[in-house]
Amino acid sequence: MATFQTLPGFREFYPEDLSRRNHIFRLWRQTAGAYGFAEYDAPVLEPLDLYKTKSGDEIEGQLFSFTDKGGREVALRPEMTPTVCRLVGAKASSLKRPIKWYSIAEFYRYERMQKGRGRCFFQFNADIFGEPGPEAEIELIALLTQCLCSFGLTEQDFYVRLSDRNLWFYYLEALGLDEVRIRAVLGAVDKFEKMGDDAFKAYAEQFGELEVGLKAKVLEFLQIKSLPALEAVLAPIGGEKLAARLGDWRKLLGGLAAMGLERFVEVDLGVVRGLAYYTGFVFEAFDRKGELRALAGGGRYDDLVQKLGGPALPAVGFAIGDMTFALLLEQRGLMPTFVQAPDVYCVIGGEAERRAAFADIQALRAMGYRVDYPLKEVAFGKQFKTASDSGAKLALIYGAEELVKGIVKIRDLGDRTESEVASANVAATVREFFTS
RNA sequence: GCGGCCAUAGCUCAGUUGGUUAGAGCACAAGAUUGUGAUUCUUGGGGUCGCGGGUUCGAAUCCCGUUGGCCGCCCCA
Repeated sequence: MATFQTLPGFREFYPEDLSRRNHIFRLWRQTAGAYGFAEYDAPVLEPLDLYKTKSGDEIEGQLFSFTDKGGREVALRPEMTPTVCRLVGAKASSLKRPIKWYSIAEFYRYERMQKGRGRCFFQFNADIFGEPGPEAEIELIALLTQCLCSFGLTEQDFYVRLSDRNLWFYYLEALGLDEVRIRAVLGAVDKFEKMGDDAFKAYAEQFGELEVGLKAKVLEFLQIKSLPALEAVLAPIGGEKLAARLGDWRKLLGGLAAMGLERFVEVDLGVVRGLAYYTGFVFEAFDRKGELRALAGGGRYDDLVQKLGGPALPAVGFAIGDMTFALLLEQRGLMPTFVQAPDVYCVIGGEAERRAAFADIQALRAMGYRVDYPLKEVAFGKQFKTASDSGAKLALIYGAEELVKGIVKIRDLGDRTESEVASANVAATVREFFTS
């Protein structure tokens, strides 16, 4: 058997697999275009430092990284955000605002494989730069929703959980915590859904047990599932920052409601996302049944462009991974099966007939029709079966009898009717068939 | 990085307490049928039973290692 195996976690796309992938990409592109986003691409291989700068050293363990022949430390990209920040940062002053960009690209992470996760995967990334207000979040959450709905998914299938790191920050600040402690509490909040009370262990180890009254307030905040509940909890605290932030929330949820998207969006302050670089609203899309990993995730990262050497530029973005998404489509029966069916299949008698057929085949293909024929001599019966199996609508029959009479027989493979047409008129007749 | 389960044809799998030349269905290909389709029949190609070692007269089967896969944990930029 095969001496060489595919590297673990990598995928091969046989024609059927690729047609499914292309289907997904096609609708994503179409949707992003409808929302006014421009497509870009960038290198697969980047300087290792690009990822270190952003996220610290632990990340290195999950990077495909190595030293190139010029002695440079490089890594296959594990995500698009640092790259797009560099691209935008480099030309920020000359780009028209708002900057609305998207890409569909492959990423690599050295991880243990599991359902919905491999060592290479594709992501749809969309970002808006230069817009500090929640208008950008409205646009992106709408795009995210439509990127899933374009495939026939509905609010029965998925939802978007919306949270806010800023709000958490302001809230915990008002409770008297300093920044280091706030970050530790957010770490616990992030893990709370999975681990329950154990999530606070890491905090306790670092700073001692969280004071009981404080913890109760954190847990209360974490359970909040609606804007009115949020307003009720924050009202007694007051303060300008919180008031302004609640204004952003109203604008965001009001905008989404006006777009008819409120049925997809759930307030859920239990989501904070592990990534250190998020600075404001964060959101994640999940399947409703809760069987799969996150479908998409994103949020605001207003500091990152500057951290990576660009100008100060507010930014929001999200990414949809292809693996979990494809699983969901298959589960819901929304993944079409694609057949590479020709329009026309030619049934050919012998060598002389083959030469006659070639002229028409060339002409039809030049006109854009998908035309196929047997490369070898095959019995007529077989050829008709092949024509039928191929999914072609028409069969053109080039036999000895036809050749003598100067005609070609056209068989409608759907209703099995046949007609004769003069050799010179084949292309025109085929076009007529397909345009009528 | 940690743990559980698994590995036989392109796919889905069978293979008895260890016993002769490892099987079936599907798929693919050829023929029956050198001019008309989803049926049928016949035939064929394709396996060092994931790989390596051990036990044994004898291993797909038992043992050890290894690689790979699925699932969970960690992580998820």
